[in-house]
Amino acid sequence: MSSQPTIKDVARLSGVSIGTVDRVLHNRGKVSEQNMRSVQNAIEALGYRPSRIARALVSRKSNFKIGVCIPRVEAEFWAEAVNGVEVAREKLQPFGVEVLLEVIGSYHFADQKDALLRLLAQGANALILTPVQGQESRLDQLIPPEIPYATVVEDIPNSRRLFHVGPDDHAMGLLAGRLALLYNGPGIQCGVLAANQRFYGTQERIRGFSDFLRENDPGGRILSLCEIPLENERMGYQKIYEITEQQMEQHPNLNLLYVTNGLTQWAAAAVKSHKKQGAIRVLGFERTEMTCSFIQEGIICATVCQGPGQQWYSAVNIMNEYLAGDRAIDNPVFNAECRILIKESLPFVKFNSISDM
Amino acid sequence: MSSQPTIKDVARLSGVSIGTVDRVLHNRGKVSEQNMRSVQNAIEALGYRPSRIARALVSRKSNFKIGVCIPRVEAEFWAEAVNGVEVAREKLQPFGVEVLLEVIGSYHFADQKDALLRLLAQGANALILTPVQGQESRLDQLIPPEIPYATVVEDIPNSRRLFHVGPDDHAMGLLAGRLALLYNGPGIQCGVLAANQRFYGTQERIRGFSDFLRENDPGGRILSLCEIPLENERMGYQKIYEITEQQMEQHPNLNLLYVTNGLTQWAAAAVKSHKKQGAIRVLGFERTEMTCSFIQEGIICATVCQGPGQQWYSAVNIMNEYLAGDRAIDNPVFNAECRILIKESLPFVKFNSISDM
DNA sequence: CTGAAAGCGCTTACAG
DNA sequence: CTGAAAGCGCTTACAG
Repeated sequence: MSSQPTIKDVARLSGVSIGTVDRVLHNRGKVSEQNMRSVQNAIEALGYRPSRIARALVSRKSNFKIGVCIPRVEAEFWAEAVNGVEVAREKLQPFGVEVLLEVIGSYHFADQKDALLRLLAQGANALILTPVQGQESRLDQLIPPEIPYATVVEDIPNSRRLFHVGPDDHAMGLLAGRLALLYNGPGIQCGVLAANQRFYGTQERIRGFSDFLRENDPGGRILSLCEIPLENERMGYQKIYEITEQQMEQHPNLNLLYVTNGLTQWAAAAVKSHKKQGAIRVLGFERTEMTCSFIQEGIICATVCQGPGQQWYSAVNIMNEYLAGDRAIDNPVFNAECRILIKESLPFVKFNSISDM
Repeated sequence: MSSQPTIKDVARLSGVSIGTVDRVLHNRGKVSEQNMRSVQNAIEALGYRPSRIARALVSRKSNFKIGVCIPRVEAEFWAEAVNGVEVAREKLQPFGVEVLLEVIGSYHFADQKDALLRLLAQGANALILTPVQGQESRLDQLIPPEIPYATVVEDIPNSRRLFHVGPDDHAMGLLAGRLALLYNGPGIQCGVLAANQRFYGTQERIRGFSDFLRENDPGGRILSLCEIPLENERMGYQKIYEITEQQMEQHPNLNLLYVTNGLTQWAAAAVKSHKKQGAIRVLGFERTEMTCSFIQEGIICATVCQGPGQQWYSAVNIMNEYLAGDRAIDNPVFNAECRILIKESLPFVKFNSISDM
């Protein structure tokens, strides 16, 4: 009973006003040594913990804006990201936190730059973004030093970004390698289709995959590594289609296509329309509706999914706690969970599940 | 600007007092048709949504108690469940919700009954539990009809339980079958070690597994189905050890042990101490520290993990929303996410991750 | 350095 | 049927 002690209880016990307790709570100084101590004792004795609810109610007006920039190229993948941001916005809205969202349609730095400037113009106190390739270093100059920013999905290790939320791409590559071996058996003859090769993550996924093969499939070979230019999803689709055709001609012994990102479904479509299912397995990343049905059909054997919604949700929350002073960022890299999508795990991998903690 | 509209804005726009707005909001009746309508219009026009924060602050005293009963037999598995409950408690505490936790040390109905009565005696307004085997039907009599209750992990379909949170056990069995085939290759000769066979879930996991084999591995056979009595984890360990020895003697061609629950690690220990790794693969469920190291060593090839912490966290939250009138239970079964644990996915499956939504 | 007052948005008695 | 007041636990000016 008596439920939780309140600031009033602390004030009463230590014989001061609640104003003074508040000052102690927030280290606002201007408190005599003596009162300081007796308040601290009272807090200790009562096990007092300030109510986040009351705090939130008060600070309803005086709150921050978190600006978010998402490059929506692969449509479904980034739609999940947007969803994660919206769930976070919903959650934080009652606390007076505004989440400003800018969706851009490309991986061009110029577009991202414009979006970020718009967010800053709207008064964003912090930014969260997936950096587009090649120009990462410019962000430190673009974003004023007093504005903290964080990265999601793709990191910029040598920048002043406050933290990063994303998968361990090398480990994802290793996992993909294992799945390839399990489904294909030894002797993998593999074509690698790499979109966004300039992304650090893409390279790591390739490295992990080939590390695994080297270690575990002595007869396996990577026959070719093809870059897929990716201005927009449609272009990715067309290119992958062409290149898959090329690869099948050039390498009659090809038995696996490894696609480094969410374009996996389009490689599968190309394989299917050339009636190569059975002969060529497709293995890749992420979850889309089409990916799921290709897995169901057996054209895609497996994908590794990183849950962009979850990542963005976490990133917005972490940034909010940081701004509120509730969280120190000790380790700036938060590794995302990944899931294995195969035919029998389809019922278990939820689409838009978002996770706290 | 103007951020969110408040109850005051609604009152002003509709020309009534905030008391009346409140009455409309909660259908407390006693409002004239005319005011009713103008308030509703104002709400609509402003896009007003009541602040959960303010609501929580007010209702700090007059709130409910949710009683939870967890049978802690397999230690690590249920420790996760306890953790999930505690995270939920932490989250709901500021809203004035008390979470009462009773941990029992067995799967005996008598113990569970005592625990539930204790929870009721403490004034629980709702109960959440994992029903122990065989006596499920008695719960409807034990728990007063005005107290809603929910099940987690194991369901009681034909009871008045309000809802159930748990995995799809049959689908888990199918998934385990796929993993068996991937790791072993065709020609599975399998011993099934079934703890808690009276649990509905255990049977479903066996059925799913054998359904998969029948369909996909014509040369595969289930050589035996052994019940493991499970009074406590220690006993489970000893029994599994004995039975594994027996099985290995009786079936020299045995190449796989399928363990239907979190005792998987003990079967692996038995295999290891008989130096049968390589010859006999172990496949099972859940994640414990020891399970992870056996996966790392290659003795356990894979497990399917259901995340008990997540399930309990969700169940407590759902019950809270139900009690608060914030959620109608339309579909009473919430299927839990499951993850595939293999050597290469170890870095991705977080131990105590808890998820909202 | 300290306290009393007002107010965050809502609900709950209490008068009319 | 309706409104005004008090209060949930905290923070933020404002006087001293």
